[in-house]
Amino acid sequence: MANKVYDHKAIEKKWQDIWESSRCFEAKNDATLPKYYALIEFPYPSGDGLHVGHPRSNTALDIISRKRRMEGYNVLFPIGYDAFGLPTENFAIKTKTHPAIITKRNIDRFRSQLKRLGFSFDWSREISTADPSYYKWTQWIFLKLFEHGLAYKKEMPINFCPSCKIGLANEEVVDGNCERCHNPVIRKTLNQWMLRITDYAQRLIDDLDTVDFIEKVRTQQINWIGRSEGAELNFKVDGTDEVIRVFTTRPDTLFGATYMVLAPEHPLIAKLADKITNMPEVQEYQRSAAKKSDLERSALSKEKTGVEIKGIKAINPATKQPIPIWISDYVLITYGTGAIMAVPAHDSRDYEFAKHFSLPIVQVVAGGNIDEEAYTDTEKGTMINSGFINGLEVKEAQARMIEWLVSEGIGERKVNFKLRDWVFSRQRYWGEPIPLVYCEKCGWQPIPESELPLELPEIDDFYPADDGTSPLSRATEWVNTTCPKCGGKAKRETDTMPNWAGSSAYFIRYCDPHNDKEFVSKEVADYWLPVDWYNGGMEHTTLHLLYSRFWHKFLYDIGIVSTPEPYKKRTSHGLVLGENGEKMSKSRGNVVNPDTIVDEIGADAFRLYEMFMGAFDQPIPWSTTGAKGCKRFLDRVWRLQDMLIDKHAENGIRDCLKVSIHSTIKKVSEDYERMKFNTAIAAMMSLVNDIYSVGSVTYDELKTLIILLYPVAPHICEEINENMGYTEPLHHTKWVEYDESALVENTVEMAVQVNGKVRGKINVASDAKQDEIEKIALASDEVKPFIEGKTIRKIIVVRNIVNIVV
RNA sequence: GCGAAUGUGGUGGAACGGCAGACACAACGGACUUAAAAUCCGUCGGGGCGACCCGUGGGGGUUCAAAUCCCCCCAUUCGCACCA
Repeated sequence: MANKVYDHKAIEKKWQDIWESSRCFEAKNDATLPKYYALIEFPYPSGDGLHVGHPRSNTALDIISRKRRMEGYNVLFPIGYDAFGLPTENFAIKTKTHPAIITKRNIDRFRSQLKRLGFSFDWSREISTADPSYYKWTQWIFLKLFEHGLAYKKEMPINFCPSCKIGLANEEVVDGNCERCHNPVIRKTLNQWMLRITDYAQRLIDDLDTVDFIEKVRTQQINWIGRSEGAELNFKVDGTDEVIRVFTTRPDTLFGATYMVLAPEHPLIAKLADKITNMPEVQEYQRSAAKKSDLERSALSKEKTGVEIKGIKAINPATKQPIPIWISDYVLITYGTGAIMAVPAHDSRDYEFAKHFSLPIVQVVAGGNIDEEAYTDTEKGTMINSGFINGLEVKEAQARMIEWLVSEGIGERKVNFKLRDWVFSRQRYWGEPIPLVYCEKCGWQPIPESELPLELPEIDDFYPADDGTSPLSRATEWVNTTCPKCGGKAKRETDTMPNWAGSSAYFIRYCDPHNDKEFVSKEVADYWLPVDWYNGGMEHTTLHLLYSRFWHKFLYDIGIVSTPEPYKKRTSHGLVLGENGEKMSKSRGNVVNPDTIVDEIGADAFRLYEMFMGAFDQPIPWSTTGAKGCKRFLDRVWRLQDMLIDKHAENGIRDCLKVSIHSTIKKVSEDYERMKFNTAIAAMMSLVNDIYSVGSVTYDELKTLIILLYPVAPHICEEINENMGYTEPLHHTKWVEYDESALVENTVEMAVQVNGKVRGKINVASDAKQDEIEKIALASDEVKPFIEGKTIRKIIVVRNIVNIVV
């Protein structure tokens, strides 16, 4: 007899030990086996330890991994740590402890927490991005990018706190103020390393058609890259040789361009300083704009601000009329050319600006009500007030205008992307050193590959230098080196790489994590890649996903990998919220620690609840009592052992459970694949309820149930399997198939509707013909009162509904 | 401001355009127990004694049939780089 309640602590420990010692979840680099590569986003080992959000993604792909093994695949389900990063560095500064020590401590904690949850990771391939044997290859990829001209230096602004003398991440800027000292943050310009991701913009859009990403992820990638077609053209600055170059998606509206706007950082302002009559005013505006963060400039300014640049005018190439030039921070230096032609009649932001500063508004497309708002429709409208394109429709006018611009040498067709190049420098200690050296004679030089990894130097003080440069600049011995090219005196780059670097190709390194000769062997990469299924959070669907696709494409171009896309399939999970429905956070005091839950109800029940709590892709509030309900279900499964019928007396699947079991196999098999874990579990609960109603269970019936349940709750299922006397563990057992013919019942219940309202039920043979069904429905006692004395106009028989229209 | 999503019982949620509320949680009633826990059985959207009627954020529409499709509105959440 089994105990009423199973001892989750003993059982889970037992099976975790067996899995670890038998190394049964280690993937084999054997190309003769069918492979499956399941990937979760590796965690950032924060000081707070694992939270209940992590297991949601992990359990989902653990279910898939375990099911795939039972289906005969050689499965790679790896784990590692994205270990470089800001929080660790800040903690290091605060506690005067080396970030490497903190990182090791955090990783150890994460590892033990993950192991307690019984995920079937291949622990032999564990990696950490902060490990020199790993970041050697991050640096190697950077050198390849540099070698291929995809890394370059550019003046870029950073958030800088003048009081703390430290560069800040956007995250550390709160309402324009420094998160620590609350003083205003300014924008300081530094010469930084950039990666040319924009070279890949078109391919990053096009190749989305070749992969299976959930729709919202795909949409977000496309919107982020932001392709737009239009024209780039020059406006002459009157009385000078200078031109203002602009990009527009609406070349058709050129006749309506009544003024121009430059971004505050536009270089032309300095160039024409001697012509500008109100320079102090302009400079004052530039200074105030520099104080604003990107976020402020974009979000907060309902009210448009700006200053007219007096003393210079631009010439509208279509009307030949002089138009004023303004400076305003609603124009961004980072997008397009950093200057726009303003067409207030047909762009809402220009309209708002023109109204605010009483600038002329000239309508050039008929339609809308220009007195009220800009008319922005690009689908319909006829050109007016537009010289040679008058009377044309918008689309036609665009084509015609571009033709004209080209023939006059004023401009040309142009595709523009919102996507910007990737700022790759950080003025921080806890990141990969950038493996370049600056020589006065030879310029920037890569260090030889043989010197990789370029390890972080040991320093005591991780605080950035007073001028905002990286703490590495204080490691004088490390910084001063010789030029790899000429052998003369040279200095190392002291900026480090961003957090994103280590996570941009980690899934490739998992294929061959111990290779110290190359990043990955071609053979092994060809076997494992692409990743078959990648699940992660929505918060990474723009940056990380795009960066890693970019790196992968680059590695494809230089022949390291053989697939243009890294991930065949990408899905996303919803956030686990606190019990109060708010985002879990320390400050809200609603954080749930998985350790206490596992202690109380065990890993199996915890995993089960994480999957049962709601739709996988939706954010769901945590409920500890709900989790306990899942433990109750597992206890119920456990007690089925008491109902077992002697194997020799009766076995097989009995008729009383045949339909129930086969439909559950079908439902569970399909729902796991569609990530509908909550309904898969509900189906198993129903099956258990059915077995309880029957009152007994055969070996084959129970075996089927525990095979279905095993991917979610592996420990208890292995234990029951062993108790039943099976010597082969479930992870070596074949997945169950359902029998289509067993799903069909002899009779089906159909609802009979009269004018769409259910009035009765009938039972008919499942192979009954339509006219037979109609006859039975019309004769039904429940239905009769509703059709008597009425004319039957139509009878519709669909699936399990009969609708009588009277 | 832009973009995306969501809105169903006390709660989490089910529902290829086809019987709204599966499966759970909570609550309540009962059995078992000296008692409690556990377990088992039952009730559980609202109204009506009842036949029935009303119900998926609100208002229209399409359809034999709408939580589901279309239009308008409201609310909430998330993301954001005013994207020219």
